[in-house]
Amino acid sequence: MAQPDTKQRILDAAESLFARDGFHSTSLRAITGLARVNLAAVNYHFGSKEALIEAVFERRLLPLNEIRLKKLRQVGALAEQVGARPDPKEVLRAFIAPTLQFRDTCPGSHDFITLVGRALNEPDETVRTMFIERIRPVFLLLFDLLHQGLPELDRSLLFWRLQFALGAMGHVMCRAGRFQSLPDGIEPPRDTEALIGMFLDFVTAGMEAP
Amino acid sequence: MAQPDTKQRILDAAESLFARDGFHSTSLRAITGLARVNLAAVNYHFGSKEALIEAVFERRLLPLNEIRLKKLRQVGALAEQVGARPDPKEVLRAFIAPTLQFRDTCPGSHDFITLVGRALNEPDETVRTMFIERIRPVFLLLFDLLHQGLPELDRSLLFWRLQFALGAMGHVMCRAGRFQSLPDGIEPPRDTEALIGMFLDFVTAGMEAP
DNA sequence: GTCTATAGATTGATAGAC
DNA sequence: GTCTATCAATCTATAGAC
Repeated sequence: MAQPDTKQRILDAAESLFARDGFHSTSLRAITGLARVNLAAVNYHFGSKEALIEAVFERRLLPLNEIRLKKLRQVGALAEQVGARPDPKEVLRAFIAPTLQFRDTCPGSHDFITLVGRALNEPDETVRTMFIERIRPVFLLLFDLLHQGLPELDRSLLFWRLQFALGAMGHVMCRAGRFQSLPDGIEPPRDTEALIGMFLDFVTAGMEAP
Repeated sequence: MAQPDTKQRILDAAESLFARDGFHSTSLRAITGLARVNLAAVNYHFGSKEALIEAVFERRLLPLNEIRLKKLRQVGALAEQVGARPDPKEVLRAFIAPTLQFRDTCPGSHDFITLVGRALNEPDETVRTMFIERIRPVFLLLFDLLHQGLPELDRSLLFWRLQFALGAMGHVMCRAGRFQSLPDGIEPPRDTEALIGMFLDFVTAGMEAP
């Protein structure tokens, strides 16, 4: 391997450009140009553009899902120990905080969060389905714990409220750090923790609404 | 005009395909094929693909914005008459209800709502900017009335909560009626009014969160 | 206004030398 | 594994006949 990091370089460049321009608008030439590797390298290492998109998600989503599952299980276990229902806010935090923190904790994952937001609204059915498949176990556990925490809430209603929350979250992630000009007197969140706090207040209140 | 409705046919076809596949993935050939008009007709009638995208938004957004502005002003005027603050839920309803109802009330606008949701997360800066410019007046009035209704809430916090709400709304609109398979035991909203009610409960609680 | 034909650029993918 | 060269398909846009 003359360039042992060719695959990494391609993944980094693809992640960055997919986040900025979307999947379909980003050409392999743009990716290999930014990564400073040969055009043919993408098909050699990944097989196709579609497979590259999958690989970009795979690289970050596997560790992120591990963290989210772990945190969610902790919240569930803690509630069981005390014999209480899981606190909806803590359940939501276990899902949301690692996701939004990911850009700080995982080196080079800055653009990935934008990408996740983008995948949720992706027109291309195959890309969106691929993404949703990978999230499903986390979503199911999240839904289950929220249902335990809010047992009086109709399951269908809970499901739709969770869809609203995920939509809001996708938008936040997609546009995070990309508000070019804010209106007069509007302050951006101090840091990620401040954003998480703001978002959790909003979404918890929404989920617990009468 | 041998085919007096050529422009309309193109607009209808473009609206439908943009909603299904996104702006960049929809070719002029697909549009003119569906509209059963000649390929060159798009450039003759609209000048360019970019201008066609604008025209698609223009056609629906002008009347929709009129309705939303009227309703918002009504809520503001009513509150002023009674000498009370505008009720946040009614303010939000004045913005949200006409938007979600639009697919029922405006003939042929079924796909447009999906399109609005799509525009919010559009990677292409020019498309998103074009869209945001056109709803700015509505957004400003909405923000102002909410600020009157929740004067104790920091303006920056209000702004970000409103962003969360718009993100959730975009997601709802984008995916409305496009959930191919729901999980077991999950019921879709009975009708648009039921969806509006669910969404308003969620979003009002989020905006009013402590 | 509608059509055919085509320019001119860009795309994903691959064959084959090294 | 990396490179050059290129294919075949696609795209937007336009020129010019009718």
